[in-house]
Amino acid sequence: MKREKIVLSEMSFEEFSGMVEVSMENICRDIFHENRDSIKIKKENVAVKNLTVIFNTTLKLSNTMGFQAMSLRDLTAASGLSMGALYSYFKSKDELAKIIQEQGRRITGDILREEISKGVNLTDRMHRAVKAHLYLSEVMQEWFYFSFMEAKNLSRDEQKKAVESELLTEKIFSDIIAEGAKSGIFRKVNPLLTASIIKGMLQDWYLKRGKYKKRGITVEAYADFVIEFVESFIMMNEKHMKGGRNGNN
Amino acid sequence: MKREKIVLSEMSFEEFSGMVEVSMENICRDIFHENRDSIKIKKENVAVKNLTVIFNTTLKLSNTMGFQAMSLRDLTAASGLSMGALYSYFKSKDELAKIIQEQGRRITGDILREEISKGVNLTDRMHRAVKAHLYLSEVMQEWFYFSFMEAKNLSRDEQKKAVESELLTEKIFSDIIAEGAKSGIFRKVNPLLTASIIKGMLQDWYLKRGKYKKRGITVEAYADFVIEFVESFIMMNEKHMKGGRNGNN
DNA sequence: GTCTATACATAGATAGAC
DNA sequence: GTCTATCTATGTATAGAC
Repeated sequence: MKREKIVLSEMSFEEFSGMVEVSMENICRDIFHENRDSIKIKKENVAVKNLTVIFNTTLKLSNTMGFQAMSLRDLTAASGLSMGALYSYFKSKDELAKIIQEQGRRITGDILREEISKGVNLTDRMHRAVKAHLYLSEVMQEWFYFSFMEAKNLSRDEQKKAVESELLTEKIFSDIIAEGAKSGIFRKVNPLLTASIIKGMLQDWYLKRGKYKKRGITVEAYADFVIEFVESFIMMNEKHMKGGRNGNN
Repeated sequence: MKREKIVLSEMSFEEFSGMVEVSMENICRDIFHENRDSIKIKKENVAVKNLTVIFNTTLKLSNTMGFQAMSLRDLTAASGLSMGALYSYFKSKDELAKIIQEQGRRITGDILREEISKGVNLTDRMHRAVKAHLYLSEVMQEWFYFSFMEAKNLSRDEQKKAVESELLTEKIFSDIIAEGAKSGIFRKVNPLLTASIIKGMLQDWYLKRGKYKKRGITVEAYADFVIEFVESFIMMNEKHMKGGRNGNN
């Protein structure tokens, strides 16, 4: 019981949100430095400011009408930047999509890995993985939605990277499940299939966020529900006994 | 035990597949009759034949490159029909997407309702709902994938219909769950949230079919896994006792 | 660094021959 | 009923003034 409380408090959405909010500023700074060859602008401050506008506007438009359907004229109108200005920040429309995808992938991987490594045991790591993924996809919902919906516009090479990134996230879960089964904490279920299903649950949150928001479901509530659902499947015995999902490990 | 056997045999994928395969021919016949005003062709046979080609080609191209990215010239090349011929079958590219969406929705709704109505009790209805949805999305994977990925290209009116259709499917599950909870067969869980999660699981099958196929997971195996997963959450007591998931009701 | 104007390609859609 | 040829709009991308 005590342990679970700790987990919950350490992974509150509010804290998490602040953490990523700060780095959101830095995301564009990173992009600026990593893409100096395609970015014609030299002054960091102005570049970072405009990159922020460009990415946010692109994500917003893409989320409603789709990236393909969004013309660069739409982007000029919505961002306030001119055609010429836009092309000082990327070489082509495809490259714009690519940069967004890459950055989203990296942030996801970094934060997930960091959060999970804090886990003190398998149950804790499972909770952290679920919450970190959900909270992250809540803060960066547009990036996640974009990543999934616009993957088909990428080059074969980039598509491959996207798939690999997906499988890596899945592996985080299947490893926890397999290890838990081996050490007798979890039931012996199919680790990969279970991990796939969990990933599907996590994905549903950012693909259907509108639906959940309309129903007043918070990320925390959704996270708790997913954890309860998953644990009812993988836990050995004392589930549904009142007083908590699980304590031992 | 006996009851479950019956359920499984009545809902085998093979039988299901044949059922829909037949109606696939009829889908285009229905479309022909319902869209006589936008279709310039008069002969039913030739119209049905070409509509089949057009829809199949559109779905195939859209599934790989996206509907927006697919130009009508791509469609002429892949379908063998000329530009002029194509426009004898629909008034605009948008209308083509609309027709596909509408038809997919109707088939889904019809078949789901029919299959579930055969259920002899709540557990059976739940199994049927899961299997019917999965099997249908297996046979018509391209339609399902298209429906989800290209929904944003629709008019506001059509988007609303798509959402309503989604919610109706969800309601099928939440009703079963709520009724089961009321009559004491299922645990008292949040019916709508549980139904959402189940829908997410079903959706994962057609959104990631390539992944599952590569791993050698059949629809039947996936269906059984989903059912097991869900039942471990909603069932009262005797789960995980060897000899079957559940028998009573 | 940012803008306007413009080039050039490709999109959807139609007309009219066959 | 189907094709080819063509119209017009819109798309991405660039050049050059400021």
